[in-house]
Amino acid sequence: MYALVDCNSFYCSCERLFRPDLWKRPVGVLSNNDGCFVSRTKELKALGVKMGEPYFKVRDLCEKNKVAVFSANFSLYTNMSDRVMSTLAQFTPELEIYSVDEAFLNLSGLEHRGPESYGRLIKKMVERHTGIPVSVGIAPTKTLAKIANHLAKKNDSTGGVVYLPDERTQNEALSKVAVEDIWGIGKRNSVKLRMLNIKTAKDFKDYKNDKQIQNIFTKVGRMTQDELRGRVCFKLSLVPSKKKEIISSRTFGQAVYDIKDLREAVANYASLACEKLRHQESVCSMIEVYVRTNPFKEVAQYHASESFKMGAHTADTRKVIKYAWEVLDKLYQHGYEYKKAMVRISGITDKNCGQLSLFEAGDSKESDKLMEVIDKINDKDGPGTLKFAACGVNNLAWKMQQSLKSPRYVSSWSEIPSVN
DNA sequence: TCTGGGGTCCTAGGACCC
DNA sequence: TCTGGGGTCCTAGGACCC
Repeated sequence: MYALVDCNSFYCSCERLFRPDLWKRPVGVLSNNDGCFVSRTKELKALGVKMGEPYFKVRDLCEKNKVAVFSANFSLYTNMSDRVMSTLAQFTPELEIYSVDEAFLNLSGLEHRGPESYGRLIKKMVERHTGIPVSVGIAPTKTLAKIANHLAKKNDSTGGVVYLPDERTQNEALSKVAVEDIWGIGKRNSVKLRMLNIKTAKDFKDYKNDKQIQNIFTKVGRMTQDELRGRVCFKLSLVPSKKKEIISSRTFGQAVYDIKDLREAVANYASLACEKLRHQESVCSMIEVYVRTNPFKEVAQYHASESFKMGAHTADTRKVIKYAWEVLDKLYQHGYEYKKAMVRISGITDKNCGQLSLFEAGDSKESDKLMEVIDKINDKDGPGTLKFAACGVNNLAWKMQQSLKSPRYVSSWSEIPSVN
């Protein structure tokens, strides 16, 4: 048996933790630049605010209904996520942290505890230890556990826990779930499924022509179908695998025109990506840069990307910035309103396993040492304490807007709440 | 005025090898 | 009239996830 534990409206729940006055009020959290809603409480959903809805479109509605709206505060969310996950780890030897707010638990060997009551215990303990409300779905495959979790979230009468032990309960559940709500079936594929007259998860499970499913939906679609039938295709992945590519991108707070500003932004994103790269003890050999104007605005549009393959692997921020700038220089066209830039590094392998080059030197010992010192200082004294001059200083034109950000209650000494 | 960020996997097709 | 067989690697594009 697998349990899927999923935090309810995770970012919003984090915001509510230190604000008891918000416990009954609708709460929403916005994407970067206070752009779109990325997390909503049930009260906000009930007001008709959709996932991904641009804030400016529903601002009046929010004000009228006293919605508490926040800028994203990721240091708070990742910190709370760690606490939730370490609580969950106490309930199973096999835990897969699937995302910031979700984890799969292997309950094999714990049958004597009674899966459903064990699920209720997990829910209670997470809520007691962290204050974050969760839903629990339990079933023999991950896909079925997802279904169970979906139903637990949707129906208050379940008390937030749904257990699907056998074919009878599974069939009953599957017939209540629309195809688009199956894990792994997205927008495109659900349209195709509906054309085959497959409307519910139960219809999909029962659809007999496996070959056809394989042809239309590839191997993954077939595996999903098998999982609905109770055959395990997706196992837990217990060790978090290293990233094969690392992307760093932001929409700018204001449009920028000058290549100097773009260079600063790109240098910052390259630095961020390299920090993540070194954190997982890897090196990269490919750098891609992408820039674009604002597609929502009626101005001259432009977007372009290009990549550069290095002769030798590196984890040295200086090199990556240098090459990223060379690529940027090629892409840059004067006269456009740029609104976003991206840096992607790939060709990632383990440090010390990078292919050497006859013609280009790899990272020197001095380079490794320098990066190590920079990372250590930033780790200790906060991100950006030490940075490259290429990244610019203060009042950056492209800096993002985050006017509604809550304090870093649990990750900054100066922002810890005080109790009177 | 104002619209996010970061990933993975699969497949087909092209280019190449003997 | 008639033109082999077997493979690998890479990339772009599409689909999905949170």
